[in-house]
Amino acid sequence: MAHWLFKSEPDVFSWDALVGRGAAGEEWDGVRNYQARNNMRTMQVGERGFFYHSRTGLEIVGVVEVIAPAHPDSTSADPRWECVDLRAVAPFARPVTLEEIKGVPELADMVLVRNSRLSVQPVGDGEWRIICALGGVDPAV
DNA sequence: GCCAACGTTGGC
DNA sequence: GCCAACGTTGGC
Repeated sequence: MAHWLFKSEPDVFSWDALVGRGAAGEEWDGVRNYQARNNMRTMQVGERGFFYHSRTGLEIVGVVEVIAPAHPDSTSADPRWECVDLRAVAPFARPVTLEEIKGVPELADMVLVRNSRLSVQPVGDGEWRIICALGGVDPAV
């Protein structure tokens, strides 16, 4: 199973807001970038990802699950934009900051570090395990 | 709030 | 099909 990372500005849509949606989860709408959309098209229901707070957070705060495959984005009249649905699975015991990630040599090639503008991105298996360990969650959560 | 990096758009 | 102009993202 592939792993992913989803970015959101906490002022716009935060981890707590997703937790508040419970098992119903929330549509990951608003993505208007082909690479990010293509990543969502690749996702399988049940796959896990990190939830990252951009701009005013700069840290990974929890693990999410894909609960619906890519479908048209209800916030766009343009049919080319699609999105998946997510639910919150588990919060990190301790948030893992971008600064911390940049300090780990094994994480230097993360898309998060290399291409800071891509809002939905793949995470390698090794990267997943290292960050789960830093965050204090089971990588199989 | 600034601005560098990046993606998209549209005139030619 | 090139590339200048423009818009957006997100770290700082």
